[in-house]
Amino acid sequence: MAVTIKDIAKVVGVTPTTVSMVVRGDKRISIATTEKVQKVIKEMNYRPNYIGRSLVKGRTNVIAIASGFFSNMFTVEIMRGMESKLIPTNYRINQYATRGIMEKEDDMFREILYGARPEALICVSLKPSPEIIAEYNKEGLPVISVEESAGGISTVKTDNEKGAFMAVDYLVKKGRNKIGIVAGKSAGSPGSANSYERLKGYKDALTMHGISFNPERVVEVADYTFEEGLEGFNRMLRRDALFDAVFCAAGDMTAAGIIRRAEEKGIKIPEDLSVIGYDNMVIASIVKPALTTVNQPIFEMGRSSIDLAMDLINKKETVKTITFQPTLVFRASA
Amino acid sequence: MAVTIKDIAKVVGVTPTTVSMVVRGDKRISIATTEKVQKVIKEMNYRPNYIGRSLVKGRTNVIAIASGFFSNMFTVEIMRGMESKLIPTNYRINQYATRGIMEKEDDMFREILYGARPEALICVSLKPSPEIIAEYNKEGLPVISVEESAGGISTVKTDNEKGAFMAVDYLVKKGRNKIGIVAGKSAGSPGSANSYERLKGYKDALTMHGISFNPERVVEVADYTFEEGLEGFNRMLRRDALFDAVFCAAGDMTAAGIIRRAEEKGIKIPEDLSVIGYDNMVIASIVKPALTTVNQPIFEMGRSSIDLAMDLINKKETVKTITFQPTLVFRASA
DNA sequence: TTGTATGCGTTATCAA
DNA sequence: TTGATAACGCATACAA
Repeated sequence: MAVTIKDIAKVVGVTPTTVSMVVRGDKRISIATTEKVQKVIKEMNYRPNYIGRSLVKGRTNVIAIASGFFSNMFTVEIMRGMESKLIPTNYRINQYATRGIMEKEDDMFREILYGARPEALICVSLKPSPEIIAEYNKEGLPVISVEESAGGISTVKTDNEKGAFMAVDYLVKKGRNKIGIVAGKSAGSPGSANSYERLKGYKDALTMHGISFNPERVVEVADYTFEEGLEGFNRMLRRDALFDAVFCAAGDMTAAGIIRRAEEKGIKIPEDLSVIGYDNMVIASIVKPALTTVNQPIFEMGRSSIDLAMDLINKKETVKTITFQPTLVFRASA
Repeated sequence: MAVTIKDIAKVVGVTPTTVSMVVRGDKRISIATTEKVQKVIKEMNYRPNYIGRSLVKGRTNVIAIASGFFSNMFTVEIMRGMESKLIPTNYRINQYATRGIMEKEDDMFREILYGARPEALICVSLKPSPEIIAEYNKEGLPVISVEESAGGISTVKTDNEKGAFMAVDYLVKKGRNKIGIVAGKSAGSPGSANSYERLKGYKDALTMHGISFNPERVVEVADYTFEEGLEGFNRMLRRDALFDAVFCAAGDMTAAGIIRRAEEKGIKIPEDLSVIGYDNMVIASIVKPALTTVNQPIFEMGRSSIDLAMDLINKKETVKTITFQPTLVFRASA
């Protein structure tokens, strides 16, 4: 078994209390005993057991991160941002993947809340139910949503409406007027705030330019993958409407799929078809032609969400929304 | 505060012990009380606190995963495999990123061992020091290394020598004899088993075909990124040696960088230069020309490492090495 | 079938 | 400056 505070106490000839105080750097213990205790701690390679500590303190020093998957590039980048902010703190992160299984989501959130007892919950591209939010509030645990919004919780996001608007506005100014959109599932309803907002920005830009919205030009997609881009473009070809541009609100990976399939069909980009992606990931500069895309400061969003979580934990903030600004990155595809 | 077994006990009018037994499904409790207790548990939304449970059981139901970064595609894919295996268990994963800071690595492993107390440690592309291995052994905690090997611990890997050999052998058979290699840092020494083994496979293939090894044809790279591919190719151009092929043992992303820079320099692939990558990631089929590459069953390796961890935890296995077989995936770049 | 007593490793309060 | 005691939430050996 591992060395405990008791073992140290026995060896030094003091009580566990004294050792505990030394461990925590309490100044009331004399320098002499402090040194003796520290020596034995080093010799016996003692480290405090977080479990015991958490139990009595009622704090776990853990922030829970929930997401559908932790394997997509967006989430990975968010995580990187989070981790970079975590270094100087003594907080750690626990990941929970819902894997898109909505039915079990509430259950998972309860397991986290009552079982794991983190000090805050950050949801990435995920929207906790009102019941869950109520329960977290009741327990005094702050909830933050990244790239989604729900009533009563804090949010870190980039202005999706604006990002979409900028992209479509740019396309129109380039002379395009048969602009399609590849949007996340259920973009039609406000179920997914994210997708809904981008679709709204798309519509607004069309409206502003006097172009009527045509549902035939909307293609929905679930997982933001390359394959969905290939397949999504096929679906567009089968539609009655024509296209001279695609705004792929479902990320650069899917946009890459669109470019690939278009090219296979002999369609020239950007001559015959303009394509704009979303997120400005590495892939955007790798594809040929390089992808014009809407940049989100994803890494910064991750960092910011940890800052906000810490402030909420320390009651320095109450429910708050942080909105980042998107920018358009001009490359060759539009 | 959250509901505890005491609260339930008080409401039902039994002792905490009885509630505890009901929670764990102990058959000794009468059906009548069991039902009464379960009813209140549901009403009050009680869930067992893992902290309390862990403390008394001495088990945390946590497997610790350590890696330099969790943001590269290889690790992400490993994690996906792990998660897929974790679902039916009641085990969870905790991530620990060293961020390549070697000096603090041992310290981190000790924090994990004594502080967090997982039931097993899985290192991804990371090699714990002999001291750490000794300490984990002493505490009876199994250690598994994925894609690396070290004395006295279990390993899950794909045969790197063979993978490299296959790639280079294929290039030679295609008529290439000025074959460069882009290898992970310190491939020259057995410090990183992974890189060393691939370099060895490369050399062996050359030797077998009577081609002498030329150190001028080795380019080292640290982070397996696209940018390193761009820059690595520049370095190759400055070398005295000529190249008619590149085996990029540093992954497909770096290979994509090589292809891009070569193309920018007007070099035709595969006519002027054959390129083979490693890992068979999504990017390999996205780049143009599509990348011929060495496939590793990364997802499977992740799954396998969890299986092995569970077996080691349950003492169904002792130190063991699982080796997967690489395959060559033929596309357009070689 | 249920309850009592004890302990897991640590911290906190109070007393000495 | 140090120690005794109780507590955190739960599980378990043993007693009733």
